[in-house]
Amino acid sequence: MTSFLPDPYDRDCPTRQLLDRIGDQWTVLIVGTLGGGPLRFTEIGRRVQGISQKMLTQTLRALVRDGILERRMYAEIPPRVEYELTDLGRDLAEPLSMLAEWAKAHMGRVQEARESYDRAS
Amino acid sequence: MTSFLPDPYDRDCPTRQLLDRIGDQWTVLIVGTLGGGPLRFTEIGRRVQGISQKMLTQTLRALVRDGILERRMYAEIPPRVEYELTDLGRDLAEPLSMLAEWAKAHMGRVQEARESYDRAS
DNA sequence: CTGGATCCATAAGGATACTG
DNA sequence: CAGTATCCTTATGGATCCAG
Repeated sequence: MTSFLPDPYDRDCPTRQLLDRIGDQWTVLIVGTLGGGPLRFTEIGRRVQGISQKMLTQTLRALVRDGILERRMYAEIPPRVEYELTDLGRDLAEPLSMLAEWAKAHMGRVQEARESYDRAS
Repeated sequence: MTSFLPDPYDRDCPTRQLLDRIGDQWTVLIVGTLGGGPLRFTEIGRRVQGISQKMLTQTLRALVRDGILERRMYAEIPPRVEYELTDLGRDLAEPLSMLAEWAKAHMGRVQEARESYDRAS
């Protein structure tokens, strides 16, 4: 395993740009939630437990802007808006799911490490 | 592609825990930098461009606590401290490198999407 | 239902100075 | 060299109210 940062000295390298984007706590959860198919605004909010309406709106807009999500609005009363992963978004969901796999497999060990560390302190 | 969140309703699911941990902007960069082998404190700071000394210290300590990094101190003058990925850390580096690959391959399209979005606004 | 706009508390994080 | 401690500014993000 070698360093996977193309150029750690460069603040503008793609890896870093992506991290700036997904490092906001909610992006990954939303993309993950939409991996199962399109969902409405309220439904996403309900699934991503703990997100405020403000952050939901903000993050969704940012993701649409980035071409990760597509926003479809239906002129109904009451209004219905659905968000869905674009091809680009579905592609991103792939490496993210790898992360989730790692989490499921190894977060137990992390927890143990923490407790052990804290006992030693 | 289905949703990769084991239980989005659960704030304590492993995926979420991991995201809380790596969502801090520096963790991923540090783990990535150490993918090439052990490095000294100052050297990590130099490679992870833009990180402050405070965040470097803080993040390194958290990663050691989580069992991702090992800290080795040599009783020399001047002191020398090296950080190295543990097996667990090297394992984490794998899915992270997938993310980096995605970034290199697709961030260009994201950039285009942003410009297109901004023009339309 | 799907947001927009504001206000406000808290926390993240940079700059700086200091220490073994 | 490898941190620690402090101050202080900024950004994050929740709560609340309003609107189409």
